[in-house]
Amino acid sequence: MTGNRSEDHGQAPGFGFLIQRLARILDARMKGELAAVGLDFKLFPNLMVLGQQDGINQREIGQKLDFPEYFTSRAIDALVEAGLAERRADPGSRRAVLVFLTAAGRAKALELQTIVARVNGEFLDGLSPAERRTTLDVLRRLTTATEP
Amino acid sequence: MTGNRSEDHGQAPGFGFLIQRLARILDARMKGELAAVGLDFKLFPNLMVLGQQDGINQREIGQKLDFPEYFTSRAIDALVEAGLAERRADPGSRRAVLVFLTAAGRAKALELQTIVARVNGEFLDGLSPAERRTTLDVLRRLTTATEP
DNA sequence: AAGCTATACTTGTATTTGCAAGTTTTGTAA
DNA sequence: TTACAAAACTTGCAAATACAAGTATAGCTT
Repeated sequence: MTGNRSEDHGQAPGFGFLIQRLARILDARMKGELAAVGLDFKLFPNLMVLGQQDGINQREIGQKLDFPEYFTSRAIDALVEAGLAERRADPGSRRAVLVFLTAAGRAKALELQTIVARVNGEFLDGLSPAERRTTLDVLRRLTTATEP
Repeated sequence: MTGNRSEDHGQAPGFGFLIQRLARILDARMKGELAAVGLDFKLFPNLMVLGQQDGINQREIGQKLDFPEYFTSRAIDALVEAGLAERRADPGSRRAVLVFLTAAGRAKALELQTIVARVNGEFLDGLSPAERRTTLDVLRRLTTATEP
C-alpha cells in the first residue's frame, strides 16, 4: 500500500506533449470545417495531395503523406466511392494504378485548399512574422531530420 | 471522364500538415522507446500525469491531458490491471475515485519522465537556444489560445 | 422533500486502425 | 526459362477508438 499523495510538481508541458495536443486541436478544427462543407475528414489528406498532383500511383501518394500503403488503398476506395477520384490503368505497369480526380473531386480539392489555407492562416495569425518564419522553419527541419 | 493530369504544384507543406507529421514521428519514436523498457504506449500519457501528481480524480486527469473521460476510464483500468495504479474512494464524494500510483507505478513513472525528457531533448537538440525558446513559446500560445 | 440538472464515471457497440498475410506483376539472375 | 526477390496493391481479422447511452451520486430550487 503506497500512495503518499505526491505534490503537483506543476511542470511546464514538454515539447512532445505540446505537439500532440496541437495536432489534436488542429484535427478537431479541420473536422468541424470539413463537416460544414460536407466533406469526410478521412478523405482529406489524400484529396489534398491529389489536388496538387494527380495521375500518380498509390505508392507515390502514400509517400507524400508518409502514410502506410493499406491506408492509401482504403482512402482511394473511399474517394472513388464518393465519386471524387478514379483509378486508371498505368500504361507503364500492369500492377500499378494511376489515380485521377474527377471533375467533382477537382472542385472539392479546390474548396479544401481554400479551407486549409484559411485555417493555417488563423493559427499563425497571432504570431509575429519572425515567429512564423522560425516556427515553420523548425517544423520543416524536425520533420525531415529523420528521413533518409 | 476528366483528369487532365494536373502538374505538380510542389507546394511547401503547410503548418497543419507539418504538425500532424511531427506528431506521428514523435509517437513512433516514443512507441519504440517505451517498448524497449516494456511499457505499454497507451498507458503513457496517464502515467506521465500521475507521475507529476496523483491522488486526483479521473476527471482531473482527463482535463490535464485534454482527453475524453471514457478514455481516462479505460486507461486507468489498464494501469490498475498492470499493477501501476489503484483507485481509492474519495472521502469528499462517493461518485469520484482518486487515483494513486503504486510503488511500481511510481518507479515506472520515474523511468518514463527520464525517457520523455531525453527524447524531447534529442528533438530540440538541433535548434539554437533562440529557436528553442520561440518554438516552445509559440506552441504554448497556440495550445492555450482556444481554451476558455 | 421532490424533482431537476449536473457531475463523475462506466460500458455496449459500431467504426477505424494496424498488422500481417495475401495476390499479381515486374525485374534479376542462374 | 526457371527460379527468386521485390514492387504495387488488397484484404482478413484482431485491437483500438469514439460515440452515445447508461449508472450512481451530488447539488440546487421551490
